Amino acid sequence: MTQPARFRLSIKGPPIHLESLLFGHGWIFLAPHRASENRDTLERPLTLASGNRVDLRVSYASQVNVQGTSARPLSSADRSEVRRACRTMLRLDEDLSEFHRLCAGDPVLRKVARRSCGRLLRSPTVFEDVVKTICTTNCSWGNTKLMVTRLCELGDGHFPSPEALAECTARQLKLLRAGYRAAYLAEFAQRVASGTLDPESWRADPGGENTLAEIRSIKGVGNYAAGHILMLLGRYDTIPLDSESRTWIRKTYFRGRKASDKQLLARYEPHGRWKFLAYKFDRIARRENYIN
DNA sequence: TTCCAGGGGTAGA
DNA sequence: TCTACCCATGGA
Repeated sequence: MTQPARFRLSIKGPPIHLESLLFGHGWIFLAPHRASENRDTLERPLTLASGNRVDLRVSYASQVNVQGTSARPLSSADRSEVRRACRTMLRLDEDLSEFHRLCAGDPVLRKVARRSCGRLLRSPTVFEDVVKTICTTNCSWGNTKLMVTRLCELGDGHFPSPEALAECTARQLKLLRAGYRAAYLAEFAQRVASGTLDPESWRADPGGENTLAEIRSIKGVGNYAAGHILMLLGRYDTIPLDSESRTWIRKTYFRGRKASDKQLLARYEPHGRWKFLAYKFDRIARRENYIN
C-alpha cells in the first residue's frame, strides 16, 4: 500500500464569504460534499480525467486554499483540473458586482453585498448537478440525501461518472431506491456517456435557447428542475418555485395566506436578472447570524 | 393507513 | 395552456 501524495495550492479570485457560499444552499449536505466540523472547509473526493483520485479540502483566508491528497502525485494537468474544479464549485468566475450594487439599496440585502455574499456551492460537473437536481424532485430532502449517498456508493465514495452510471444494471439501479427516477437517471447518463448530450457545453451559454431546450429534453426535468439547473449554471432570472420556497415566501410576505405563483414571484420582480439571488439571500440574511 | 415531500410525464380537452 | 391521473420512496 503506497502512501497518498499530498499537495497544496492557492487560487486567486474575488473576495468570497465561504460560510454563506457553503451553507446558503443544501448542496453541501449531498454526498460526496461535506463540511468540516467548524464549517470553514469544504471537503470532497474527485476523480480526475487522468484517473487520479484526490481528496480535496478547500478553505478561504483572503484567497482560496486547497489542500489535498491524491493516489498518485499530481501531474500539471491534474493540478489544472483541480483548480478548474474548485473555481467551478465556488463560482469564482461569476461577476456579481451588478447584484451587489442592487443590494446596496435594500435594508436586508445591504449586508449581503458588504460581506461579499452571493455565491452558492455547486458541483464540479454539470452532470453531477443535474443528477442531484432530479433526486430532489417529489420527495423529502432526507430521501434526496439517501439517494445521492447511494449513488456515491456506486462510485466507491466518489460521484459516479456518466459512463459508470450508464453501465449500471437494473439491479444496481434498484439499490438506489430512487423509484421512478432511476430510469430517468439511467437515460440521462446514457445520453451523456454516448456523447449525444454534453451538459458541460451549457456553461458557455446558460441563457441560450439551445441550452434550455436540451435541459428540458431530459426526462425527469420539469419547470422546477430546469430553473434549478439554470441557477446552478449561473443564471438567476427565474426563481424555481418548489414546496419549500413557496412556503417561505408566503410566510414572509403574505402572512402565510394563500397566494398564486405569480403573486409569489412578483415580490422579486424588481430584481431583474438577479431574482433568484435576491430571494435566496433575502432568506439567508434574515435567518443566519453569520452575515452581519 | 394515509398524506406529504425542495415535481414531472402523459393523455385529453 | 390547463387539468386529471399516475408515479416509487421514506417518514410522520
